[in-house]
Amino acid sequence: MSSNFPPATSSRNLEQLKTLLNQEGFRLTRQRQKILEIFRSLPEGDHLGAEEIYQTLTNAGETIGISTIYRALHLMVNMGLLRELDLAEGRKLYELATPSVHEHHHLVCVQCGAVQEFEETSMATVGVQEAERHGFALLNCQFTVYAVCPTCQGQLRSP
Amino acid sequence: MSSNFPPATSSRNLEQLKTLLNQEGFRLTRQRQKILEIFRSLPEGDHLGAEEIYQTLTNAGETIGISTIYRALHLMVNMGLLRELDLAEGRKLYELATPSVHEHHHLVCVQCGAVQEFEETSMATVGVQEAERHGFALLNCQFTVYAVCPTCQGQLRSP
DNA sequence: AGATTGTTGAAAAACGGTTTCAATTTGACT
DNA sequence: AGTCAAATTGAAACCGTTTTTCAACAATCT
Repeated sequence: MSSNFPPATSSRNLEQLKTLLNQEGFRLTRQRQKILEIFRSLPEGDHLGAEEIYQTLTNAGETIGISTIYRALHLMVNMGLLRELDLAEGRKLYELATPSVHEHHHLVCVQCGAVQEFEETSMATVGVQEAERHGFALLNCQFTVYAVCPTCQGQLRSP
Repeated sequence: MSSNFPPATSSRNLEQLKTLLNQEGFRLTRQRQKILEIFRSLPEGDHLGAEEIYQTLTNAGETIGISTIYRALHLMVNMGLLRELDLAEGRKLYELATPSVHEHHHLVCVQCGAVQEFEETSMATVGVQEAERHGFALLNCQFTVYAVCPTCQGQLRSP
């Protein structure tokens, strides 16, 4: 049965994904599909951790193991579909790697973990330059500003 | 016996450290002293993780627990003596916080973890700006470029 | 359909970091 | 120097995140 109204992840996108995976000897599975769907439905620049993806899928009635999620995330980072963010707080976050250069960066509250995105185009240039200068193959630049957010500024720090 | 050639951590430095700690109700202990000594003897811009500090001290015949090291690192970061770096790879690194603004950033190989430092003065300005714009109190900026180093570029990536 | 190879989920393990707690050390004050 | 309260320590237990192991399962190839 075929529909004229493609779902959020259109069958076109799906075929592309499948081809992409198969080219490298990987397979398109329901789990990988669902995980990527979540990222595609996210507001621009938003990011998730493994546990949040697990919760989202489980709540939606999917059965998936947490290890599958970790494996899929690594795979997609290696394939360039996702970008891994390291904003301290002891866990990794992931966001959709838009085709364009990475121009948005992060302002992180070290107390509560709140994250503010901001655009800044001047970083990419510096990243490209430095990578080249040392013979490195550039993957990704991240500019992270650690600070204390307005809400947390009132509170004391503990020793 | 007094010498005209003060050791790496001079007694002057030591007194300063003691005063600094005591001001905030903390105490100068042998362990904290030794940890800071390691950082002071490190080449400019070099960084270490907790486990490496533990190894260094243990090999030097000191007895110190790993938890003491973590506690001391946090304390020194809070006091502004050290800077905490988050260069992916799932653990935190620390470097001496030089009195000047933080103008050196990192190029990291995502395969082998090799780190290259580089100077770049334009970042700080952006960090200050963005923190201000969102009402955050700036602590620290980190620009990190993720890439593959020349050595690792030959090798395959695993799925 | 059958063979081959990639993928999965559950459970166990590894890992970095934190907390607990009794024993010890430090700094302040006689 | 001696006493005392408070800070600090190390060992062990613990925690949350991520990785590994392994037997069962599913996608692709012939």
